[in-house]
Amino acid sequence: MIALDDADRAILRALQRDATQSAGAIGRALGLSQPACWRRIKRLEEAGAIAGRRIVLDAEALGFGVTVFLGIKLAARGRVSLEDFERAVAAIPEVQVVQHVLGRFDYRLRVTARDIADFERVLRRRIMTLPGVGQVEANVLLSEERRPGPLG
Amino acid sequence: MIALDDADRAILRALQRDATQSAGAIGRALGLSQPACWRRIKRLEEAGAIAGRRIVLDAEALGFGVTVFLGIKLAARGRVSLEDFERAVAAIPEVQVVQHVLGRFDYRLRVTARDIADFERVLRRRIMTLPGVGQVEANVLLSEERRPGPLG
DNA sequence: CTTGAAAAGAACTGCCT
DNA sequence: AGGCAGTTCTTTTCAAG
Repeated sequence: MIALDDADRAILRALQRDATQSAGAIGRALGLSQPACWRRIKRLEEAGAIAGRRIVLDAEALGFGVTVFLGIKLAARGRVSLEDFERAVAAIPEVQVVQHVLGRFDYRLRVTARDIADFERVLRRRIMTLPGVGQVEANVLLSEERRPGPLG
Repeated sequence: MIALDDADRAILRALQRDATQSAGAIGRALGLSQPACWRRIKRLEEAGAIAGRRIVLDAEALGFGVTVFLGIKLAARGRVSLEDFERAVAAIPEVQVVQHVLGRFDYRLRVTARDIADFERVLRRRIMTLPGVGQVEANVLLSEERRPGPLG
């Protein structure tokens, strides 16, 4: 487990908000020099605290206005393996995230579609036909807010 | 709504996987020159297809080994406003994501904690005391896989 | 840790097909 | 639209205090 001091936490928080910021700009905001801040970022990357850098897409702007979270309980009968389910789910392009979870559901999926009609198509033809699928529950996303988190 | 061709989609896919790649490197993989690829990325940013760039933290490496998804149904009685709930939730550092949803729940929260004991503390002292909170359901994350999505 | 500077690479610009 | 050549800017690395 990686130990962080206040400056490390501030750096991670800043980069989580906007990863285009330069080491110099972040350092300036913290009272650190550019090389000092840069070395900290490098260290955090090498230690594995920073897993990677990604762009965030605006699904709405790209014509995918509907995001739905599905909770899926596998049917007890049939002994369909989790691997079969995961393989089949991975072949559905509309599935953005697959979460294996413990609780009332076995899997949670984040699904995006162009509109409700499109989502119905995905649900009926792709989701309901997954191997071993039992109960399915849906929650439609209205709005979403990301927060820095405890680390972080 | 932004129209994308195959090259745009390939660029977004590449940057979603790893946003450290340079325009030159991505272009080379697609048979585009550095400026051509750079202009496409710029256009996608200005059109709003790319909402931003963020680092991805490794919660496990940072000592937050437990991630739990909470579904929360507000109590019908009391007429507590969504704003009150959202304000109170925003003050809990362990909450990473707040999703306002439609369906069996009103809100979905992504919560991270150091361990199960730590999560219990958050649940009892922070979550269950939120204004207007009714039914709460939890799913513990075992593993998670992100996929490119339909766009994307 | 700092400042300063140099080298490498990426971002950006103009012009041309 | 895309490519080429050039300029400008960061990022990255190093030297020295």
